[in-house]
Amino acid sequence: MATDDATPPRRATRADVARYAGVSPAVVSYTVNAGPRAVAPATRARVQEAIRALGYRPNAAARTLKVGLTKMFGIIVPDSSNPFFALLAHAIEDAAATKGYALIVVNFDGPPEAVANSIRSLALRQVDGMLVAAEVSMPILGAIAETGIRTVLLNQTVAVQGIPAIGPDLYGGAQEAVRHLIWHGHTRIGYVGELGPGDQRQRGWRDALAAANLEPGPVAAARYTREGGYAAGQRLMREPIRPTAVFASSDMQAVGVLRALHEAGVGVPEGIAVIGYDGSPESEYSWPALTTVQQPVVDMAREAVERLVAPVESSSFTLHGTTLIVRQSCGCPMGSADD
Amino acid sequence: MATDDATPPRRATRADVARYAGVSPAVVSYTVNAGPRAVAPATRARVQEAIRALGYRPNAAARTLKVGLTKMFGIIVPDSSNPFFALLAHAIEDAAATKGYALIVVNFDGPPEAVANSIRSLALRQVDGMLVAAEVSMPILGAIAETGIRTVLLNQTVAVQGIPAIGPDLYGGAQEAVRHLIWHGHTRIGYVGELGPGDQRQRGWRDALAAANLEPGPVAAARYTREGGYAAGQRLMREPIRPTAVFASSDMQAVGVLRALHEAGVGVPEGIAVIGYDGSPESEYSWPALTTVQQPVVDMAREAVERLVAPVESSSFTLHGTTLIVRQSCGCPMGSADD
DNA sequence: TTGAAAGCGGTACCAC
DNA sequence: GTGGTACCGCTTTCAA
Repeated sequence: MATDDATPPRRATRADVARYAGVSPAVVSYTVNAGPRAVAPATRARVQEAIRALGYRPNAAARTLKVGLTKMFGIIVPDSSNPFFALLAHAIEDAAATKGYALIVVNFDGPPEAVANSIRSLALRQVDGMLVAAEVSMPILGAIAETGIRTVLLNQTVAVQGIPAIGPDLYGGAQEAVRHLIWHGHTRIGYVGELGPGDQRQRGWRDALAAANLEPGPVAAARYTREGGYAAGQRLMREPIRPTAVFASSDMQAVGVLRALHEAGVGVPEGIAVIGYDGSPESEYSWPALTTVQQPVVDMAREAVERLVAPVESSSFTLHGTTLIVRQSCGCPMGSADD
Repeated sequence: MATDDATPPRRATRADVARYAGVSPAVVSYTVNAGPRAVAPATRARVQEAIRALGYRPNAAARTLKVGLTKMFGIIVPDSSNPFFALLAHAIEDAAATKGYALIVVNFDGPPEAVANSIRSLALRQVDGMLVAAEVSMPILGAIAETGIRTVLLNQTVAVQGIPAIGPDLYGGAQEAVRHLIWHGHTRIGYVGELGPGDQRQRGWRDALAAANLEPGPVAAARYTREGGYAAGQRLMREPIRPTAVFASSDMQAVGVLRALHEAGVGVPEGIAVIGYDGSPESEYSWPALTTVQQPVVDMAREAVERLVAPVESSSFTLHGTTLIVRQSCGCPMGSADD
């Protein structure tokens, strides 16, 4: 009489499918995975019908337990809402999805030990590979090694002992940007960036200037934020002799500089020309539109994922070329310009 | 003699730990999980020592297979590099991490069946919960129901049959923005948005106008992109009678409108005032700084995650209040203003 | 071409 | 407080 003693809505398992189709569990597996044994067409059809009828979905955990693979990658970034990392993470998600991998995204707040924790958290989840976009340090390298999980370092500027790494050609891109400014006739070109000895954009800026026999312009330190660029821009405005052009190490910083210039009533590019770095979408819609060095985000993402899925053990470091996108903030009228 | 017949570097399992500590596997489990049975302090210490010595990390797949939980959530967004969704995803990642959950991020390209596929892909991964930020449709609802996975709909504007949903108060926020424009003395206020019958911002715009006995200004349809806003802005400039203010349904659109106005030589806010929607970081650094309706992203993220972890079955729809952030593009001098 | 069965590594019940 | 052990669902070898 009772109508509620119906079959418990337990998810169908391989065994249920086998029973329904009148075959053994093994055959269900052969059918689902198209191997490693062949299955007679008729049998296959019966199994597939059973799968449909029962709404069977294989249990990933069981599979993982058996084969040791999760088909998941993890990516660790400082801030996934930062336009650049958002772009990078998106590109990687796309590339990973193409290869059948899902992507776990982990943000870390700041200190290296936070990164190490994120790494351990991914390891616990048994991702098949990790992408780490963070400044590497010993504790981080140690944490990575400890996991034994294949890892590719993103956004690096130099090779890292033992772990494959990928990065944009910061040095070359910076040089190209500065050369473009020089081509525009600027001789006093400032720099806004994080500074420090490892700052490749600063190196590129300085070397491009030196190659043209120009003195380095004023330098303003700034974190990689709009606020940082803004403050740096204000400081530049207080220079005894203002620069006539500024190269910023990120688009966010450049956008901040732009705001400082606007507030100071300085026209861009007539008063001061500006070039940014990254090629983030928002750079196209700043006012004026920002000339910038575009990072090959999609290429880097593709290679990173490729390195994770490929069993090749050729580690080392790959540099990815950048592209100068000429817009208005450098002084070019509406596109085209030579170098 | 051979030194390479060392222990294969197989990862230590619970059994290894048990052997090393001289206890049974069960006790290892009790120790690691702090239950369900008590363990003598001395024993616990021995086990912990063994864990450290062996570098034991529990196998998540095995645990999942047994308990049926992955401690992972999945989020589906149209584009994780769109500033708004990037912010949302980040906030959700934070909230999830706080509760011990990892977050799989999935982007979908466009059509509803792409969303359905993403949903199935998450289901295959056996996430414990799903967050879906997409316009819901029957196929999507069906796919969600099919999975049997707890789901919270994000970014919704209305309740959805059977599935808990969360959304910002688009209608109220739009009204507040438009009222602010009216307060500034504008009587001809245009609208840039996706339009369509379900467009709550458009409704808010129209109703706020009506409440003040004002005619609706010109309307320009635009996708939620900077490009869309730009094109819409250009169209608005060609209106026989131009609006003196524009309310855009997203910051990206507003930024596009700003560019169109700049190119047309129209000053903002003197010529035309602009208010956006979202409260994205870049809105603060547009020129002029964009007055915008801020979405309570962090609150929404927190509630969404809360609903996923909480076993309560009180579905329905929650509206989250928005905040008007007054900057310069509306005509306010430097902050403060009444309504 | 198909089936039986041995694990993969934990969990947690049941007995002691 | 501790130990033995039956699962969880799948893959894959081996035998038929």
